[in-house]
Amino acid sequence: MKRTILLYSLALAILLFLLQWLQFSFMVKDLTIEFYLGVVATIFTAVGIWTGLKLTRTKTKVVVQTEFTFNEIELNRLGISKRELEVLTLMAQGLSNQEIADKLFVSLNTIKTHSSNLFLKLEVNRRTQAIQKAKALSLIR
Amino acid sequence: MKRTILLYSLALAILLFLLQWLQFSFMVKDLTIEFYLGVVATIFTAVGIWTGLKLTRTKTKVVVQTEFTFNEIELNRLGISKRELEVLTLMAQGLSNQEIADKLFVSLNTIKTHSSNLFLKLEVNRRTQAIQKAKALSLIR
DNA sequence: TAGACAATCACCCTTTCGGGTGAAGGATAA
DNA sequence: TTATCCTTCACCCGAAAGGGTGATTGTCTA
Repeated sequence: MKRTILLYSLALAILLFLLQWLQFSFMVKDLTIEFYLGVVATIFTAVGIWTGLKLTRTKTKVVVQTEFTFNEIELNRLGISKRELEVLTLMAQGLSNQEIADKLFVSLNTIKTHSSNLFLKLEVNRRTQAIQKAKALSLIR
Repeated sequence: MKRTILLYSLALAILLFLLQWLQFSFMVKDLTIEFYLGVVATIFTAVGIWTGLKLTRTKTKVVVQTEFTFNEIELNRLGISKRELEVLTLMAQGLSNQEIADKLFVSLNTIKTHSSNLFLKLEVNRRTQAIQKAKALSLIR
């Protein structure tokens, strides 16, 4: 943005200087003020269009990429702990409770407790629903 | 687009007329050409920026929508039938086998058969993995 | 018409999940 | 220091899911 303003200022300065020079050079000839105005109008319109396009170009780029913004507010609202989120993430990767237990170096019963608490907090009955809801709430990718 | 050009032409005509009038009105006063140029430059830059923004506005809208292209090639490659895809879709919506059976007016055993075949074709062991893979392959939304 | 395939259902058995209850240790806040 | 929450684990029980085999019906095609 700052660069755009700088470039624009520079372009304006150069153009004013150029026109000043033109004014002296072609004084003898019968060029009307309308001609100057036309030239200035055309050039500055072009610059304006370019600026307008430049301004939106960045916006478009941002929209294109699939962005994932972790919804920490919702996480806190539901009261889901760090460990529970870990379990939820692995669950969404298609792992069984036993596999999650092995990966986190805890017992199967522990994972069962975590998942039960998760289902209560997410207000669901099945892991498939939990995954669905967690994704809808942007708790997981 | 045609309307934009028309509006632009009209604005230009009006401005030229306005400046012509200004030129006669303030002839007595010591307004330099630079002043006129400055006014013209500012106005036409604004018009240019507006035009530029207008041009990209529609483009941005198109990009925003998340597109889903159903991968029929992959579906045929894996040999997944219509009915199996139905079951897969409902599965991804978090429904249990019993719920799917009720929704499709068939028995629980039928859904079990379909899901077993699905797991074989998708080369997975669990429904969570099946959903994951089906989404990755764009078989379901 | 025989063969292939989709769709349906049944029965068996094992594993996994989910719900409920209880409890212990550790960290943190009132 | 007491209370609260997180994390861990155990046990029980019923429901759901998964794996295997077999069978029937209908449709479509070589």
